[in-house]
Amino acid sequence: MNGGERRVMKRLPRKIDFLRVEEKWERLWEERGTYHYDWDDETRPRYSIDTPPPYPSGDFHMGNVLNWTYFDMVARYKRMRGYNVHFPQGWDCHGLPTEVAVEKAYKIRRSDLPPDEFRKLCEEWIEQYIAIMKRAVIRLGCSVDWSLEYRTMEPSYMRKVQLSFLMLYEKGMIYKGEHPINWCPRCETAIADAEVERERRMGRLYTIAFGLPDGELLIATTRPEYLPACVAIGVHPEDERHRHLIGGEVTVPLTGRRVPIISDDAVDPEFGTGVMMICTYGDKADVVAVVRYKLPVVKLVDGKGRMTEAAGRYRGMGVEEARETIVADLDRAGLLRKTENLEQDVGVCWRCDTPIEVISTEQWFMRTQALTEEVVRTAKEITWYPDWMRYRLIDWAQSLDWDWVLSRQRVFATPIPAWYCKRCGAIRMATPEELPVDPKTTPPRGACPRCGSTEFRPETDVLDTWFDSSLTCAIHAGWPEREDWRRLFPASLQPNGQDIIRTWAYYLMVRHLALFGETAYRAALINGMVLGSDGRKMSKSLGNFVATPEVFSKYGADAARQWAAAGGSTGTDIPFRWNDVEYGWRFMRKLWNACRFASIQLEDFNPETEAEPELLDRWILSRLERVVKAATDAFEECQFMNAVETVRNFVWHVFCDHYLEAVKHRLYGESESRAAAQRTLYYAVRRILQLLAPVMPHLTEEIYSLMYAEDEADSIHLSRWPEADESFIDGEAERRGDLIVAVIRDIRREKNRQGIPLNTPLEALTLYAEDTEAMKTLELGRVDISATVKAEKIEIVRGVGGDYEVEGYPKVFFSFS
RNA sequence: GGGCCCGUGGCUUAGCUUGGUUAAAGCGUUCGGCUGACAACCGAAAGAUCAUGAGUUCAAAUCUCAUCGGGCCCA
Repeated sequence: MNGGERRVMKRLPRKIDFLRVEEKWERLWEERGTYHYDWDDETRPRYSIDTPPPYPSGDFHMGNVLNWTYFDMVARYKRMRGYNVHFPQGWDCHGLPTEVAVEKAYKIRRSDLPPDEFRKLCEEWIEQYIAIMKRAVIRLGCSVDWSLEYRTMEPSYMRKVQLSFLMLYEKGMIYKGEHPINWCPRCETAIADAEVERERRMGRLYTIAFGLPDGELLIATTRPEYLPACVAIGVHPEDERHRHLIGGEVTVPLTGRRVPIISDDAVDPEFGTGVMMICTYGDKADVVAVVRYKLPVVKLVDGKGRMTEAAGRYRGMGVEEARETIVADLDRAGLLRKTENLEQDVGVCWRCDTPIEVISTEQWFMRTQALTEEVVRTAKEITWYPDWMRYRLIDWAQSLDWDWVLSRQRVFATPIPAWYCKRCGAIRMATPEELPVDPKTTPPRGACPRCGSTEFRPETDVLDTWFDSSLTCAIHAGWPEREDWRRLFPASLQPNGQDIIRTWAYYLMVRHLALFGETAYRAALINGMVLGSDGRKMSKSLGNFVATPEVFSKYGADAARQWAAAGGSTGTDIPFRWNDVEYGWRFMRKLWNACRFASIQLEDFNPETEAEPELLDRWILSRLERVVKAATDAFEECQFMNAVETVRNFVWHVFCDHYLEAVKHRLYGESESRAAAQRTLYYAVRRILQLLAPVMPHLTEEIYSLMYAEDEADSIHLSRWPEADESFIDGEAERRGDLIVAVIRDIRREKNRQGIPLNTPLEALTLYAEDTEAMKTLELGRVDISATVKAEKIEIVRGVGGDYEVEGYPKVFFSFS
């Protein structure tokens, strides 16, 4: 119980405006550089948070609040545990939504302007959203070191992304080639598997008659527009109805093309007519079939989602239009036999919900397939909070059957650093010295290494935005310019939402494994989704949306953080509940009032005064030690709910309800007993504040600054986390204290029940106990009990008797008058 | 079809790893109280066959299997 320097403790005011206090501290922390990461510190262990740079949509929603609260609590906890915490914040700027917004705002098409001018508009546009989100991150009270802030659209960041591209190309991990990819016809770009969402939509199943030499074959398909790209017909080898046809041919209606009938066990005999049309490419299953059976590829759909010349007279039509026309033509020809409604899963673009097409074009790819085993092995090695989340990553990695398509046919993104020789066609990759570079505006230095020509055509494709953001673990650490970047790599913690394990967690992992042969992060902290009050995932479109500013302006960040921390176990979905936020707010009031009481009682307290702790002091200190232990264990395991609940329950229902009540009589007097109570209060309140500091950083700092801070630079967030001190554990004090407190509680309860005001004196109180141990305890608690329940006379009797049993102590009774 | 998670008072959740008091907390409901920090507070009451069935065990909310229901992801 070290009191520290003598200082004047300030009495907490009766009224407090939590919102103003929060904003004050957010300002002061920044001014004072409280969360500054010390690059030169060689003594403390380092802890690095791989903060996911959000896409600045201009909206920091409750899901972000959950995510950020989780890892800010970890950052604060670790900082108090003595770590030099590296907590950066970046912004993932590139992407299609900005392009679309700019096009809309300026009423232009991106092709109306030179790419670099359009890019400039995007850069300006995104700044306003960064500003909004930055405010929200600050307002939540995140202990970010803002001197580490960055934007992925900055030249210095893009240089690193391009450099990593070159390195992976050198290693043979990146290649250019023609493969089937997912294509969004609206965005007119390739997209990766991770960017394809599944949606249940109502579609139609058409049954169409194909020609056989001696009749016809009925085939059901949801995509009749792909008839001109039909390259084979598949039937299940064990399907009695159709197996005799295997090896034969059918005539595709409307086109007259003859295609083989093949045996394919991937065909579901139960679906439709049990006969499957294989076309290039109606879906991913077609891709598998084409590779497996070496079928030809007909390029039917172009990059704009229009039919190519391969579609014959349907050329130039959109996919939808072609479908309708072809269906009408089939109908007219008497070949359409049935049309049924069918609910089906459709792959759609995650940004615009447009159904994707599978097309085959030349793109840049990263060889991620080759790394699947390593990803799986690494996922098994690192720590996951909660543990079972590792299977989400493992399952996803193992389910991928295509390499990662990196190229995008967009503008606002990191350019692929390459040119092509106009004469010989050779690829001229940029050199590291040329980076960052936009090949569209800057030619390469020197001539073509193969033919000596100086005429180049730039690569116009850009990189997937995930290629920007999946390099953060290395970039945060200072790669490549800091020689000591491996001191912060791998990241200590990768925090993210359960829905983006397949993107963030996976891409970070596969990318850093490819580049450095090492895991990107040592631990992953996964949060669940935030649900609306109706139990469904919170979203604007569902109308169950609660805006973050509404919560902050009503109850403040510390209350919202309590909801996030205690709303449910880590990893599970957390429903947003105003009740939880309000409860957090009420706890803040309770804590404030309790600390206010302590501050009043400690106004004249000199921490250097020695005083022997009494029984109830030892009791509360012992109980507090157990809480320290439990909270520490919970934080270590990222079990935030357990940590918060343990401390809140202790503060409210043990410390306030029992300890404070029972020591009031000592504090109101003037004796050594008072000094002992003061010392206990002084010590316990500080520990309580520290335990709550990661969860409620503003309020705990405010109280700490009034009661404990030695100077301006002193912050609770820089104080050392309480080490559980076994010497405070006192089993006997706990047993005795529990009984004394139970007796006080039951007498007060009985007074209340009988309508006697608690401050009305009792003429006489008699306690009865049968055994020696209880007798002794009651003797020791004689003064505390009689003073707290205001008994003028107290008698302790050995034996049976009394009107009321003390709850939980069947052999202890009392009566009073 | 495959993988993972979840079914505990009216609501939201702990507890399950490592089986063992009377299954815990908050909200809500009802009732009673201004009490030397706090009425945004304090106290009390009612309310749960722990989804269902079977198994293991002296003993199951907890372990095993099956079924039903819900969610997420993948095919």
